[in-house]
Amino acid sequence: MKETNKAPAPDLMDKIVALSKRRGFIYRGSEIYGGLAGTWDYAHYGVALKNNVKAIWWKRFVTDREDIYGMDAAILMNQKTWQASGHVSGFSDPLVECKKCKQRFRADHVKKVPADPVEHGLIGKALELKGSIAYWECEDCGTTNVVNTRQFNMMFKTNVGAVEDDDSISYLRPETAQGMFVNFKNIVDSFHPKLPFGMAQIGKAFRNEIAPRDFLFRSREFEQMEIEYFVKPAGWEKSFEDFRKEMHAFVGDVGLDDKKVHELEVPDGERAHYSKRTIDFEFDYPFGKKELYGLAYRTDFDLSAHAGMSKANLEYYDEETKERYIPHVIEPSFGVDRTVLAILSNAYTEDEMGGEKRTYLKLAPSVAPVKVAVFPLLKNKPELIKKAREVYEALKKEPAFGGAVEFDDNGNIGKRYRRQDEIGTPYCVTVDFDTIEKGAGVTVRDRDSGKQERVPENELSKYLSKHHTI
RNA sequence: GCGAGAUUAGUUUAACGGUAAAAUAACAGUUUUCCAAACUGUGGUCACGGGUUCGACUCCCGUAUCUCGCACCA
Repeated sequence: MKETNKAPAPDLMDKIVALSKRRGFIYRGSEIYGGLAGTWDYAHYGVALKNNVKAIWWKRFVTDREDIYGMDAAILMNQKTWQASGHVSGFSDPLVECKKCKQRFRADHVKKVPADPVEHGLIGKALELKGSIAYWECEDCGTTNVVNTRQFNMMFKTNVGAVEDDDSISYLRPETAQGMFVNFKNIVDSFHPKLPFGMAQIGKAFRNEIAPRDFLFRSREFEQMEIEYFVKPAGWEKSFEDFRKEMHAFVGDVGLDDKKVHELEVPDGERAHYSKRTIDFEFDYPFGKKELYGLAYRTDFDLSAHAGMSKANLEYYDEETKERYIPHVIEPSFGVDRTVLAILSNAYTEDEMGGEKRTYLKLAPSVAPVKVAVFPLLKNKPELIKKAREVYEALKKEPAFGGAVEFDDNGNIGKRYRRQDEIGTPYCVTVDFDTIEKGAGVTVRDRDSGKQERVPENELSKYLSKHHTI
């Protein structure tokens, strides 16, 4: 996951953050206290957008299929979970810092050297450290330092129950995956699925990032959508390829431009040690090409680790071959917040309309927080308002729009169009004098082109639904 | 966590050791027969704590937070 592109438009991110706040999508966490780095609060429209993303995902990967079971596991898990997964040991890298040039290195990577404490002026420090006297040489400036590691643990630690001791330690989960692995046996016992089958979960995860950056991209609290798909050890490649295609299909579902999504085959040596193959799906964010989704073949690493730690029997009995074995797993992993960020940056558009600069979100109707807005042409004509409210209330009840319909009579018509443009509403419906005097129907205005079409009232719902996939 | 910078209205930005301001956005009203019009009115601001001073938004110190860079990202 290296940054390969420099930001093409350095201020685009700022504009997206500003719009998100101005229009009620996303605020900084704990803002009245000056904020809390790495946290973001979703407001009305942001929640709607995010919920749409999650609903579309759940539909494609759970309800539209027969072979994937839904899960919503607890965020707090028995600490042994994280010992088995390797997070307790692997998630914290001991670091050392050069006292002179302040460069930092992983403690297990630095070159250990013999040194005379007096000669290097380290005697006081060495005495403080008593038994653990070791030295290393900075590869940048050559300074000899005492090995003095600092622990960086990425997991948020907490205590479960009233007593704070080692046995009560737990962590806010740093990934959702383990909640599924530990329930593998339960799902097998409840549903008796045949391989291949999977489990899917949407939920929050927490990582104590040293430096959260880039709006929603790297935050300390975030949401994941993950699938663990269990397969026979032989022939995992087919499922891997199937999910690779499904992931691109999902990208289309939420209206992202697939041309901005690039597959990166993660080479040997850069993959996690348990993975035999990993593809990163990278997206062209305003700040560069960075990871959006991941697809990994994790072998039987996780289930085997849990079987070893828990002594549970996590083998699958294959009735065809009469064999018992631990299934292997394909893991498609999606970041919810990263999807929202990708959608916002993909959708943010500026153009000119009516000689004025216009900002709008070119959201796919499937993810738009408001599907349609209804206006009276003028707000000081009660008959227009009455009719517009009728049209609005009818649409509000239409299942096709899920209630994502707004009424607005504030300011003038142009102002209302611009407001809806900024939140990405695909269609605005206006009631004018011809509607009530001639029964000529309403006008439907398209967000992207600004073009209007007159549609009879009784065909309005059908006309709008035709353009929506929800 | 280190280094640098920043913090004045929802937003963008002024000014000043002595009553804090503009634009824009918001809200209400008038008006308006389709793209941020106009008019009238309204509300809203010096991050926090200490010090110097007759008096601090302004100067000094500290704290917090944010931003950028470094490092980190199983």
